[in-house]
Amino acid sequence: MAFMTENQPKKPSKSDRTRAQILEAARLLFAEHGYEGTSIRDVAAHASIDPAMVIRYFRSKDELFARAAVVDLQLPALRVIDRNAIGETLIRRFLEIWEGPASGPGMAILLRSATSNEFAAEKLRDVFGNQVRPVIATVADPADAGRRAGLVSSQLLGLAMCRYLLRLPPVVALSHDEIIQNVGPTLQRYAVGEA
Amino acid sequence: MAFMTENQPKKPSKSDRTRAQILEAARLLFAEHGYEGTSIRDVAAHASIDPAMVIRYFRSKDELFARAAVVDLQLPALRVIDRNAIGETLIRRFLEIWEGPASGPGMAILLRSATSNEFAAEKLRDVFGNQVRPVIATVADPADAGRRAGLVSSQLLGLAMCRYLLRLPPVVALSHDEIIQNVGPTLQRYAVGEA
DNA sequence: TGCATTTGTCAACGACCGTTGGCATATGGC
DNA sequence: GCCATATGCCAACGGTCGTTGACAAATGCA
Repeated sequence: MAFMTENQPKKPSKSDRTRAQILEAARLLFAEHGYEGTSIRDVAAHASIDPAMVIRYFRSKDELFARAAVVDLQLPALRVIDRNAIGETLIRRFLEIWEGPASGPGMAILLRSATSNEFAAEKLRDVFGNQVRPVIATVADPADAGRRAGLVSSQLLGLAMCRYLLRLPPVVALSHDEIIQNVGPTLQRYAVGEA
Repeated sequence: MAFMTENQPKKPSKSDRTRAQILEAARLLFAEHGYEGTSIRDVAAHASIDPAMVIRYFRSKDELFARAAVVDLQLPALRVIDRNAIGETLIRRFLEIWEGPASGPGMAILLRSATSNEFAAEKLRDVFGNQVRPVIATVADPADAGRRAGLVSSQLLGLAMCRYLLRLPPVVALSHDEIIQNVGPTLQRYAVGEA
């Protein structure tokens, strides 16, 4: 084998663990306090390491944020499910993404900083264009899939804002069933409803 | 008259004008770049004045922000209108607030900073509790007026995020009529719909 | 005109920030 | 055990920030 310098899937070399610790601390803090509200010194303290190491492993704060702010919504294929259950399917996946154990804080990181950080805003628009819109386009006229996906996103981002970032008490108090029953029909109409 | 030290409603004394200039510059910048993204030096430059004056007129950056972030939604009295037009009335008022000439950038200031500034977040929750919720409570069972107002807010804050802050292209492209026709029914159901 | 008050400028402070380079220590192959 | 390398700490840099106090100019009343 003449190529050993790239893609070594084994080797949990000491540094990989610190690298992961830094990234985990960064994701936690970025999700909770946003880009400007999180300093490299904060991240370093949370990872029990020197601030200089954060720069050594990730070249800059911007690059660290870019690594932390990766989002893969893994939206279900809507075409294969009952057409009347599209809204419910979307809102159920939304709750998994935000409250499920598997999904990371990626969306929280982006949403927390998108209002004051242009990179985060652009990344969030990318998520919309590359992950939400295409899925809606499989079940709606592609000509207005953008419009429909935009409406869906407005409801879902607003719900996330109120429930997870702003923590508006009545919205926090909603049960999963209440959310599904109330928001599901909205998404259904936005995604595949008349007009 | 023995009391002259308080409440002089006349007198547009030179200082009142600079004070207003500073506040206007602050509102503009806070609305566009958020609390952390706006420095006192930026505000001073926009008002063509020395940074020290900003502190002299408003005692601190926090106090300046508090003065800039006043919001009065002036929501219409829903009880006196056609019960079937409540959703449409709400979304029309929403568009006036965000795009009308009279309303200031108050909501943009709050929403822009609410994700990373606890004071702005609390202020936004206050707007919900003192302005949105009471209006919904006049047309819905007061027992779940909070829930209904929360759902309404989730849709409206989400729409504002996507259209005015994040500037998601398909949402920016929506005409007023499209917004009214699509979001109006959602608000109608959230505010006074079944269940 | 003289003078007290207002209105404004300027320089600097301490704090925190991202980032850098030098130096100590630990690790792992020979 | 030797030594190159990886890993980590420390001190400091240049910069921006909110804020302060001293001082200058303008204003307005006597």
